Amino acid sequence: MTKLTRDFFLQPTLEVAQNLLGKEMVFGGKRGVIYETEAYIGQEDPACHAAKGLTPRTKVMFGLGGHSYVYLIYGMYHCLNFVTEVEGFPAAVLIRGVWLPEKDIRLNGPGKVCQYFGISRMHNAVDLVNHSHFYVTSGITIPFFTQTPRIGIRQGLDKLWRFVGDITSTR
DNA sequence: GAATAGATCCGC
DNA sequence: CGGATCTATTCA
Repeated sequence: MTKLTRDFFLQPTLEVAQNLLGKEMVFGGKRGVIYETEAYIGQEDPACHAAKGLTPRTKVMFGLGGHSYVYLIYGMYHCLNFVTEVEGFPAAVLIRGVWLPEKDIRLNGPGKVCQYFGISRMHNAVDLVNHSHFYVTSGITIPFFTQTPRIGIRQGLDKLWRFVGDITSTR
């Protein structure tokens, strides 16, 4: 298991979103295999939080790839993203699904992922490349995945920027 | 200041 | 299908 470096997160966001399938995220003592992601890319993407420019909340998205972006949604759930691309270009990948192989539990949904790991807004803007308890490793290979529109949004539904890895193809 | 929509989840 | 629950952002 080798820790992912800066280069990984500086790839084009759609590639990062796909390449994150099968990667293992580590937070504190917990770990799990990422199998579902969504890409949010730049100010031309109406579903991207940064579409309307730089605000206190979207500041992280404009920063250097490899940092965490955590926000509260609907007053009760947190969503974890990994910022991508170079400084100045706002983009991130939402972690929608994590698989816990030992118990074959699927955390299906961004709120459940953060709830399990105990991730909240205090973990926003963490540099995953230079952190000893919050990072991503090489993980496993997921041979197949499907692409669909992103979930829960009302704009940008024409883009197939949700990636779902086929966990069953790995066992 | 007030209004509103929101990258969710659960239960009926 | 609606309720929970809060806040970032927009509008006045």
